[in-house]
Amino acid sequence: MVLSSKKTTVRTEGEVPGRKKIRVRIAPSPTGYPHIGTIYQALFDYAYARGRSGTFVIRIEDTDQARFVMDAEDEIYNAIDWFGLTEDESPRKGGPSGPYRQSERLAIYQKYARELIEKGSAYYCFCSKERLEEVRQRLASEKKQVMYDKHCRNLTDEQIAANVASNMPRTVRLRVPENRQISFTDWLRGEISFNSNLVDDQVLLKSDGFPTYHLAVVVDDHLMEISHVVRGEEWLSSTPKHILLYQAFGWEIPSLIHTPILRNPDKSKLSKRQGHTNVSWYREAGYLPEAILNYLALMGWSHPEGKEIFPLSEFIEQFDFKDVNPIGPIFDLAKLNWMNQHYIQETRDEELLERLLVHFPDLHDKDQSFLLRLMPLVKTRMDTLSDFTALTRHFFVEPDYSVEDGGDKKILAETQKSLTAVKKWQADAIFLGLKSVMQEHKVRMPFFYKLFTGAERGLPLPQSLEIIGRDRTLARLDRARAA
RNA sequence: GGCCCUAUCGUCUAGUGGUCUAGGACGUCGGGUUCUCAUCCCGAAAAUCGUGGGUUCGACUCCCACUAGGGUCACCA
Repeated sequence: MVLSSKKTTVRTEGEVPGRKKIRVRIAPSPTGYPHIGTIYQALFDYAYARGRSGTFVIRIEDTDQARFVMDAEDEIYNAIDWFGLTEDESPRKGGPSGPYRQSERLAIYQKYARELIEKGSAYYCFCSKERLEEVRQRLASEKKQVMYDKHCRNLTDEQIAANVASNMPRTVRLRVPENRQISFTDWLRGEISFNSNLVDDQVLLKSDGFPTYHLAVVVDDHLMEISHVVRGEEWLSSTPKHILLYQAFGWEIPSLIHTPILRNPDKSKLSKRQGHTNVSWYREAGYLPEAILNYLALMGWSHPEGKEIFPLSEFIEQFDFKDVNPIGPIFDLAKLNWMNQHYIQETRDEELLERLLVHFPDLHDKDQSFLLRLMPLVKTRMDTLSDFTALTRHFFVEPDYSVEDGGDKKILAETQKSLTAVKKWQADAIFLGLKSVMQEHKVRMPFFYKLFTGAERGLPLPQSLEIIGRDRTLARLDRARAA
């Protein structure tokens, strides 16, 4: 039977309320700074779990000693906390299914690897890396499928005993059955089926005693009672190996959900070269976490009422994996910018200032009530918090009058006179003062921008001058006239 | 290349056989409000629903093929 439509295949087990405890997880590898794609996964997991009294777990998959990065785990927590996608169980929080760091579970994997050997579902492999490389080269040059040649698949007990006795390094490989269809149901794509002859005898336990992803993920997801395995589409093709493992252990297969992967403008997997993959980039650029989450929520999913802007709480209420479509969406910074600007604009002045203080610690040195007065002016003009600097330069830095462009001294004198006459130093009155000069001398607003801020345009000038104050404003005029 | 997934405006998407001469959002362009720039409001252009076959009284919606794009082929995840 072919089930290509998501509509007919979705809603299988686990969808009936109360029937199965919802437990989801993200399983990042501490190999670098957290990836925006990890947050994308976390968002869906988190929303699904929170919307159904489920549990959201973070498991650290640190089984690759070579690629291990020291601070990476903390960076993951930083990112999670920044976005507010707080987990229920993790290495830092503990929980009933710990430890949650795979490097602390080595004995468990080794035990299950042994069980697999005993059952005949796996076997010891003594091939050297060099030999494996040769095999790969050979198959590649013959344009054949590059996979293990099963050299050690049928060693006799004596050969194995001898190799073990002589301390030969060994791995444990999955014994993939021949001539079988391996099928499973992906919630977003329906039934997917692979020919087992094309599935490699994957290494499950490395020669250093660490498991590979494939063993660890299956063992842990089962032991941690993960009900829905949610991961990126790039894992689809290794899922048959996992199915084989579940079957070999006699374990129930969890619901499998392979989410779309975020793409570059050229449709390849989102990468540093073309886009921005690190969470830290977005943070430093001054994006608001809730704006990013809102944007991410729209990747592959849409609000039932067509809403574009909605808070996380609403996403939690509405979200279901069955509504996610499997097309890999292109990450569009332009739309994120719009959304971020929208969120900034909707932020209360006090709150916005607080965010800016976090973003620009140096602002703590400035007068806070002064800064607060800037908020209404800047909030409709910032795509990101970083835009604050350029927007407000004229409040902090005196314009450079040394390069005078030959401005009309008469107009300057006129302006001086007009502004000095302003009784109450408020935007309206200041504007009237400027306006009279404009009418009389046929100059327009940009002239005054240049004069008072050094820029062609910017924040509303009368309001700016009000905040800058009468004295500083007139002082700038003096300097302009002297130049 | 093998295998697997996917296919509606430039981008994110709505669309579950007739309500679609395909709706919304971003972006783009034009206009209005206005003291510059934004915000806000209004409007426009923009998808022959990848192509070709079926099924059906009827297909964006179901089936097949093709094409294109993507993913994956490690003792990395």
